[in-house]
Amino acid sequence: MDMAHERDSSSSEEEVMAGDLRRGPWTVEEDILLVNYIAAHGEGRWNSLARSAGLKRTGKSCRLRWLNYLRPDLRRGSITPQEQLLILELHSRWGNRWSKIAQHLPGRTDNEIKNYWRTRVQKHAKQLKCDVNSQQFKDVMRYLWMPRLVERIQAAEAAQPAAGADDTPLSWQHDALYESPELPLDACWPAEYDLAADGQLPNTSSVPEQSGTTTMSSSPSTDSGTGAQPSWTAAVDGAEWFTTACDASSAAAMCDTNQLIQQQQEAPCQLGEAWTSEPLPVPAGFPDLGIADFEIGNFDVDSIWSMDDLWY
DNA sequence: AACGGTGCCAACCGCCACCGG
DNA sequence: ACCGGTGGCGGTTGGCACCGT
Repeated sequence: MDMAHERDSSSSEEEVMAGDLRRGPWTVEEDILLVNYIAAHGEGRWNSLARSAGLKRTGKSCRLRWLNYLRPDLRRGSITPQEQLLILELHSRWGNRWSKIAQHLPGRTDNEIKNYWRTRVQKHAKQLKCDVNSQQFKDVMRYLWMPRLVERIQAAEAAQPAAGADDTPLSWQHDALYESPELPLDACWPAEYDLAADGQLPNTSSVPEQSGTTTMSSSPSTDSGTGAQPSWTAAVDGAEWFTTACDASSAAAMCDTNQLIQQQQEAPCQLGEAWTSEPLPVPAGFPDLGIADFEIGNFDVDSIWSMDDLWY
């Protein structure tokens, strides 16, 4: 056991044992304390922040709560098909580097992406009876799943052309979002988190409460994106960027796996660069996606890879 | 209506890297 | 160079909500 481990467990355990620290779900009052303190003093120095804010939480817990839930620029709601595609693409590139992947999905946390991967993607690997990290599964993702996602995105786009959509690739829109000046905080936070004009805590007695835990602990992400999703995220919902940000020739070139890996490891991320409206040509040497590879008998691609259960 | 199974997600845990004294 | 503090990351888990029977 290393020193860091000993420090972590001993220090936090002592404090918890002494009854000084709270654990478990955050209350609305705690959230407000944290939000107010960060609004006034900024992030960082989480341990001292926790003490100064009057929170009986570890610094780690405060940091996690802020980053994964309270941050004003968080994007709430379900993972969109575009985001799904991007996650698949980036995961094929970087593996379980969730924080790195999350950097390219503005408003999404590494935790959220990790949860998505575990619950959705790994489920399908399990159905296919292959390891999620196996080359077979990666190939199926690349040559079946991802092109189908693109098809779905484009079909949705065709059925519902975005009014006033511009030609800006989403990657640029993302960058613009990232670099946009202060997003209106109240566009993202639930009303009960609004800071009082005088900086005082709002009257939390009016906040509906569930078993002493914050009322929004599950609803924002389980309400299928309705209501809580701030209006500013609408700009990233278009599908057009996938087709405008890439071209068929580069996609074909990408099919050389070795070349792809080499390119991608060096190249900065260009969202959706490898995917086009054209079905990807199966590269030479790519194994027949036959049933035998996955040992699942009658391999019904359409049913196994139906996007319906992955969609929302 | 009750119950069990399943999925989802917030929160925690364990470990590591970095930094400043 | 060493050590302690801190932040960050990936993995894991507990509990709630939902759904089917």
